Amino acid sequence: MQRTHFGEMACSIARTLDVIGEPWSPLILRDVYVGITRFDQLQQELGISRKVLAERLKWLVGQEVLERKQYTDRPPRFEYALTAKGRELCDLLLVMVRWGDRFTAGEAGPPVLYRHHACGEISHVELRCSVCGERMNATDVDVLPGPGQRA
Amino acid sequence: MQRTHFGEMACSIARTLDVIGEPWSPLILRDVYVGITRFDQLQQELGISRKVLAERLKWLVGQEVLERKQYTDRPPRFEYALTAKGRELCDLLLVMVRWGDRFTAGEAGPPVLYRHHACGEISHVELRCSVCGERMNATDVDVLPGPGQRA
DNA sequence: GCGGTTAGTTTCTTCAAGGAACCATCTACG
DNA sequence: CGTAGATGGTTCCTTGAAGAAACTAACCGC
Repeated sequence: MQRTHFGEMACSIARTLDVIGEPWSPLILRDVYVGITRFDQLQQELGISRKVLAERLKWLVGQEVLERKQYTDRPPRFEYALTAKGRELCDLLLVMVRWGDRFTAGEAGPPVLYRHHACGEISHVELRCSVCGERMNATDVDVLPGPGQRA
Repeated sequence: MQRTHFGEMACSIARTLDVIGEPWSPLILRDVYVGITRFDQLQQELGISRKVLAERLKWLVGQEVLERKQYTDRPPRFEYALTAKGRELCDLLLVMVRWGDRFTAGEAGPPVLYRHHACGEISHVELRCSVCGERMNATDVDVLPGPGQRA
């Protein structure tokens, strides 16, 4: 059977998952984000099937999360880059890092560190309220119907 | 072929995806988070195959993201609840909401609104640095090797 | 003309997703 | 005691996707 699509659900989580919810996609964004932008590089680094990689890249370009750029004319060669839309999706990766460091790193500690440009420190993201600036985690919110409820 | 597992990669993003990266799993967490905790409720609300739902629930319980709780003795009946580990994973959903509201809501607007307990306002999450408290998005960080690099 | 580089495409096999039916356990009721 | 209902899965079958490996195409250098 064909896999269920989430794009028609009246839920931003489902719609986001419709774009990025296939397991390889976040890892592709991660690699492009750190500068691994060419097909064979991605294939090697991820250990992914060439067929699946090609399919995922095509999907992500179609969703305007990545763009396919020609970097030489002769011969014509292509690499992939994040769009603005795609860069914002990478915020998701930072939250995954926080959770992953806390729950999956074990005694070895985190495999990758992140240094914040502004303060120069090794840091993590915290979720804060866009209105008052206080901590805002999943346990700190009430859920209400919005204007886009009926889709 | 069997799907590739990400749990052995020296990357917190990959390891997190190993736990929660299957497309239905975040939606299951979402539903349990808002109080849809029983099997048939979940199956109805999600429109998921009973077989796949049973498999996912078993996986998420095994990963200690959900727990299976008996709510009546006779007959013995079970519901699912978030663990502390699972609640923290729901932060991921808030970031998906933010991205989804911005890029997938269209003219109808966001389907669901979130009110922050602390300030009582309809709000979104912002990613901020755990050290200095300033904005910390994916474009604001440098990536460095950590102690858990070699896994 | 051949080998190398790069970016896919095609073929084949195996396994997972999904739908539908079925099963198990317990209770209430006539 | 038999039947129906509620709840939480399990089993069976079909179809499509994931993955491995080989192949293709376009261009360049020698």
